[in-house]
Amino acid sequence: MAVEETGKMKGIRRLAEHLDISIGTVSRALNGKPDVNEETRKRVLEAAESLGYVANQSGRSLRKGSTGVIAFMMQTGTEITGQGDTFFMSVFDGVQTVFARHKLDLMVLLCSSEEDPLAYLKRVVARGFADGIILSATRRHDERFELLAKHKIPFITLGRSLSDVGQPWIDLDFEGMAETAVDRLVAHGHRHIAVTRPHDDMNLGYVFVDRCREALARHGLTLDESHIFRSTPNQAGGYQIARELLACEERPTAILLVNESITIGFYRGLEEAGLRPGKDIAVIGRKSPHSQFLSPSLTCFSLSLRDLGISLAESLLATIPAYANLYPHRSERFLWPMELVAGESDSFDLP
Amino acid sequence: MAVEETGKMKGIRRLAEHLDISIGTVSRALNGKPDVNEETRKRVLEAAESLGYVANQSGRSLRKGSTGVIAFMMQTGTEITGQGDTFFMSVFDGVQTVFARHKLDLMVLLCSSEEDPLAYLKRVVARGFADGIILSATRRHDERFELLAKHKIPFITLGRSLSDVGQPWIDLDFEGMAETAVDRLVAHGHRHIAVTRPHDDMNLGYVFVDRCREALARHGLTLDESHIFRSTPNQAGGYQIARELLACEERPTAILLVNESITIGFYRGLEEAGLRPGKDIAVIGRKSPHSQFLSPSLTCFSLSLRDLGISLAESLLATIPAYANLYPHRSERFLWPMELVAGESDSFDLP
DNA sequence: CTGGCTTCCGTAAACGTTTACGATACTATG
DNA sequence: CATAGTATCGTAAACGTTTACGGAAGCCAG
Repeated sequence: MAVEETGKMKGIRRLAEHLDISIGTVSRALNGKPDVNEETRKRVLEAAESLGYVANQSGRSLRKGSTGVIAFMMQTGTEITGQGDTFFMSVFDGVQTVFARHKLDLMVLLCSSEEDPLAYLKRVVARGFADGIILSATRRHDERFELLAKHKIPFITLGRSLSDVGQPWIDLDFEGMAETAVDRLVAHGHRHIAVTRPHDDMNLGYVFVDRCREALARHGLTLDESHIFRSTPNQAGGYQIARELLACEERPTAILLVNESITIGFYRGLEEAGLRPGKDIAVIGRKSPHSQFLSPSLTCFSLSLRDLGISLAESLLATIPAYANLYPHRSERFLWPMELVAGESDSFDLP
Repeated sequence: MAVEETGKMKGIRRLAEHLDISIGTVSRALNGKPDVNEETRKRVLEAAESLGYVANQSGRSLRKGSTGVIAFMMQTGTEITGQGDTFFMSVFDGVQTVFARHKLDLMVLLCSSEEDPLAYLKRVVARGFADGIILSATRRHDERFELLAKHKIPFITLGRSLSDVGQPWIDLDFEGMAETAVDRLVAHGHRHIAVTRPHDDMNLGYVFVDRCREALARHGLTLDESHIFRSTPNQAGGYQIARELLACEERPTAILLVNESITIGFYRGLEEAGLRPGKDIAVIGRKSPHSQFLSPSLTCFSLSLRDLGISLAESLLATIPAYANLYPHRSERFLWPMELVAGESDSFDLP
């Protein structure tokens, strides 16, 4: 065997030559395999560190069949999801703390607003980018579910869908939000409560509105169809909702804003008409980085996005054979609770 | 040669058998190489389409040495950059429209707030993930620049740095913002103008504050050191700035908010003291999804984030040999202009 | 008919890993 | 001392592509 040959080869081969041992042993040493002397393992690790060696991803995943990468697919153009500013960043942060434990890499895949999400995902799948996938912006009918199921790729979704194929999911507890909010508003004397609903094809719209209706019914109240407002999930949409609400013949005395990113537009719309949340109309929304700095501060539903990310990651890993045993007690699918944070925007009583 | 053998092999080999031609020809046909009959090329493409074949990424990039992936590195925890998700989402959208033309994939790499960005990037580089890298959240002194230069990996940065190694960059034109804003405020009679500055290690802070000072000097005015406010780039930081400003002995009559995500907190801080932007104090900031729905609407500097993304992508490709000839006229490094959008928050004159 | 193009295609060697398998030396056991 | 077992390591074959090379036709000019 060639000794001390300063060949300009790359990668593990070079490292092996430098140490004068075989590449097989080097590989085993680096990957923590058993068949290697502890002392040589130490030498290998030190040499790798000092030479800055890291296994080439392509070679490794070609051989192993897995990539060590988990993809989080989302859409650019937040117009769809209606989540604002830092929602996803916080979720990612949680996801990554879990992945870091297993030397997995999170990779965010952005499906451009111009591209068909299904076609995009097909490419991702076929190219074999990721060992697992987290899907967001799930639609009420979402073909991506079947695609991933067909290819037997482990995945989890942030959001439910009618296209459920038995994969795990986590969704925000909009049901709980609906009930808590309705009960609270009714307790304050409100009888005419309006709600918003997002994009027609988003599942949560149905869930949320239906549950609001049920909650109202328990109090002997009904949800007026003209009090269900729909808009684009952005500030402009919020503004529009405010104007529509003001134009109602029988104006509601309270409203539930289910999207994060419409609040400011809604506030503005109210103010232009001389109305003030918490005084002339009760407003309950979702917590966001600015909700407590609005004036008046927003009564809102809050959740730990970072913990949500952690759960998402752990539940996904629980479905991947190589990691499943580490997360045995992970429940497969559940509603993520939200907690009400009282602000000033609904703090008044009706007679 | 085996004909019609329905072997359960994977990938290109299976496709080749199905067509009864060699894998070499199949590969050439798919990759648009010249040495292949146009008719067989058509057959191959159709078969690939119908069988849903897409070349395996690992095999391909192992052989080619390139991955077809461009990475955009950012930090989770926007506490550093002060940009919200929507900022980057729009930029990504632009980046992707360019990459799509070349069948390149954008991949967003999130460096967790707990991890050292340099160490993270080292791993990315060594593993050979990407053919090129876009760096954001550049620091005043940023070791990542040297790392990428040493490994000869094409990259571009969104933001300047003292660690410049000759790579292309694009940065927002904070200089222009400073001058335009100062001139405008001075024209309205303001003599005591405050400014904010972001994280100490962010380059833009120095650039912005220095240029404000210069612009004021041209009008014979000085920037009071106690009127330079520093905070975390989030709403809480904006709130804090407002309180500090109100505590000034000689209170400034105008302020420039250089971060986009502190405005709401700042507004709130003012309001609690009974002050109103555009009436008691002039406020100029950065455009964000909600700036026009604030009350009073924010006079702000706006830019096309999508176009910024396009430029970023094209300028990066111009430095990658395989694409360089397609973008010959790309300027290497430039300041991205911002345009002033008049709102109500600075619309009053001082005597 | 010969020689040289051109056009098309098959062969096989890479790319950098991981890992099944076998080989060697040493230890323990009878 | 023979044998079985163990600890450690080297060898070589994959993984799925791309591509340099060469070969087999077909064509045309001489």
